[in-house]
Order: sequence, then C-alpha cells, then structure tokens
Amino acid sequence: MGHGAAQVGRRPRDSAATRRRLLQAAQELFAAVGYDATTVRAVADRAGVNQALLFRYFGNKRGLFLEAVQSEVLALLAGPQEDLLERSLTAMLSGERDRSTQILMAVLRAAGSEQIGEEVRQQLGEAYSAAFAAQAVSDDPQDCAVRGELLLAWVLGIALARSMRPDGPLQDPEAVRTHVLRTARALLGTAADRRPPID
Amino acid sequence: MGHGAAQVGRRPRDSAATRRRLLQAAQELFAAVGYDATTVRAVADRAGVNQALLFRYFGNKRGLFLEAVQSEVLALLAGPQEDLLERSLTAMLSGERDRSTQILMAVLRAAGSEQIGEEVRQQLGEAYSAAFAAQAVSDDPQDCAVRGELLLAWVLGIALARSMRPDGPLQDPEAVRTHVLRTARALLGTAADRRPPID
DNA sequence: ATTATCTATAGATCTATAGATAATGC
DNA sequence: ATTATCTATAGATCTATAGATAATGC
Repeated sequence: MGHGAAQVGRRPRDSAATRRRLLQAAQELFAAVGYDATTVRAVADRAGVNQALLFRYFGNKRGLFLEAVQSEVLALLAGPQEDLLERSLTAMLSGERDRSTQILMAVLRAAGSEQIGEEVRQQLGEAYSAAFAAQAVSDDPQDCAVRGELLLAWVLGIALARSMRPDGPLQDPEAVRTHVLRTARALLGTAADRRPPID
Repeated sequence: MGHGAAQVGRRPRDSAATRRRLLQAAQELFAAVGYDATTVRAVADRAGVNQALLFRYFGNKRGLFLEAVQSEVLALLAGPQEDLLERSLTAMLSGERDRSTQILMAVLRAAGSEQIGEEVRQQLGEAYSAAFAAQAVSDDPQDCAVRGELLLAWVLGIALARSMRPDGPLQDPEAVRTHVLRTARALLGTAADRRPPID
C-alpha cells in the first residue's frame, strides 16, 4: 500500500543510476505539469526510487529542479545569440519530446511559478533579454531591453498556452514557427521591416 | 492568536457587505499572487471576515474566483472586438491598479495556473482567439485561430512577466503598448503591413 | 566502516464542514 | 425562527528529516 507503486524489494545499490533516474523523472514531470504541481513523491515514484533519496542527493525540491535543468539551459544560452529565438522555438515546438524540449518546457513553466522565484526568472530572463536585445536595431538600450523582454514573454506565453490546451491551434509547429519568426522581425526592427520590401 | 489578525469581536450582521468584501479581497489577491498561491484564509483575513463565511457564500475557492472575475470579464469581452487587444493592454498596463486592471490580471494569471483549469482557459481563450482572429486578414480560419491564440499567448506572457519582475523593463506602459500594438499589426496582417507604408 | 536504501513520521499547510453562538425579524 | 457569524477540527496533501536496515569495501 502506501504511496504509488509498491516497493517490491530493495533496489540495487547504485547511486549514480539513482541520481540519473531522479533527474530524468524530474525533467519529464516538471515539463509536463509545471514546478508547483510536481510533487517530490511523484518524481520518486516515476523514477522507481525511494522518496527519501531525492533529498539525500539534491537537498530539496529546488535543488532537484536546478540540477535537472541547469546543463541544458546553459547549453541553450551558450549557442549563438542571433538565433536564440529560433533555437528556443525549435526546441519548444519539436514533436519528439526529446530531452532538450522537455527541459526548456520545464524552465519556461517554472518561470511562471510562484515558488521557484528569482533564481530562475532573473537569470534566465536577463540572458534571454540580452540575447534578444542584441538583435534589436535601436540605439536606446532601455528600448532594446523592452523588446527583448517582450519576446521572452511571448515565448513563455506560447509555452504555457500550448501546455494548457493540448488540442489548441498552437499545436501546429510550422504555423507557430512561421508567424513568430516573421513577427519577431517586426518587433526587433530589423532592416527588412524598416524599409519597403525588396521584392 | 490563531491565524491572521485577531478577531476583536463579532462583526455586524451584513451578508451583502461580507460578500462584497470577500470579492474585493479575492480580486486583489488573485491579481497579486495568482490563483494557486492565494489561500482562502488570506482572502478572508484581508476582507476582515471569518473564513467559514467564504464557503457559505461561494461554495468553494473556485466559486469565489469565478464570481470575482465573471462580470468584469464579460464586460471586457462584450466590447467591440476590433480593439479587444488595445482594451486588454490598457487595462493591464494601467498604473492605477483599478478594479478592471486587477480582475484582468487575476484572470490572466489564473490561466497559467494548474488548478483553475478548463473553465477559465477554454472560455477565455476562445473568446480572445475569436476576437483576435476576426481581425486577421486571412481566408484560412485555422490560420486565423493560430494568429489569435498567439496574440493571447503574448498578452498572457506579458502579464506574467510583469508580475514576476516588478522592476523589469516591461513596467514602462507606453513602451510596451507601442511595441505590442505595432507588432500585433504585423502578426494579424492588416493592410498597413502588407503594403509599403503610405508616408 | 562506509554508503545506499528504506520506514516512519514530524510539522506545516490548505480546503472544507459540522455545529455552536449570537443577532435580527416576527 | 431564521439567518449570520464564529469555533474547532477533519482530512488531505506535501516537504523534509531522523534513524533503522542492509549491502558493499576493506
């Protein structure tokens, strides 16, 4: 009885595997239902691991989250700034539900959470904002920041809307991708939008 | 002792006032911290009302939320479809923290919540989407829906980002308003964006 | 002896209800 | 007698910890 799948017996001693299983389960659940709605017990159950081990290896729920998303977020932000938006969209819209996609979703959903707070928002927000602002054609740095944050807010909103309405119109990756990339050019004010079209 | 402000004595019997106070406190708290993070006890305390009365008058937390936002949402959606975006932005960006602003924020934040679910998302999402889609210059209804939902996602994301970062760049109402309205034209594909500028 | 796993539970919330107490209406 | 307010608490979570149990390393 008790919670979740009954422990059939004692698992083999393998701390590395236990950590890995917990991190993977965390990535999946955080991405699927968000930070607040993900319980440590659900993560442990999904990983097939005793719940107390989660605290042994990650300290607390926040520590688990941070470690679960850290490497992938750094990898995303380390890429070329110019196509951060495109890479974010690609990861987010990818139908394959691969690891990067799930982690990005986990982060975006956590950014809208109450609990996870500044640690994620601030860091991620500024990184995105800077990358986006770097593309904006404007002399005023404050104006660049506004445009960058607007773009981040859009990606965030799209991620939320998609996860909230699994059958909604935003499930069409190509349509979303096309419209967002086209419109983002207008927002950032690239030359193509400032002058009459070439064609 | 107990919870919150100590009850000094029995409040005067006034069910209408009690309901009103609860609704107002709910609007403020839901707007400020979101649906999940708002506890019924916090609402009751802020209203200066015994917590049990909340259930007497509204059944449960969901009922309180729905009644708190219903009239204002209907009023917003009942206005002319063409400027729904503009009215939404105005309400959202208004510095006066007036009633409409708070209710809109409450709804937008609730749309990103786990608990409140379909009832709000579906209804509001479709209403917004339809209104926005009505403006999109396109023959394909599915394409219109995508653009409409993208715009809703943006408004939602901006609302979240603003409430999350109280000192961020998106606190400048005029900058946000200008960029969003300009860019929305590009997204919806009005004539102004399809042809070279007149000037 | 050390390290990993597991049991059991503390302690903090939070929503919701049952039923007592008191004020108004007749 | 009816209706509003208040007390007290049930019952369901959820995070986190203390300490027992068992497996490996020496």
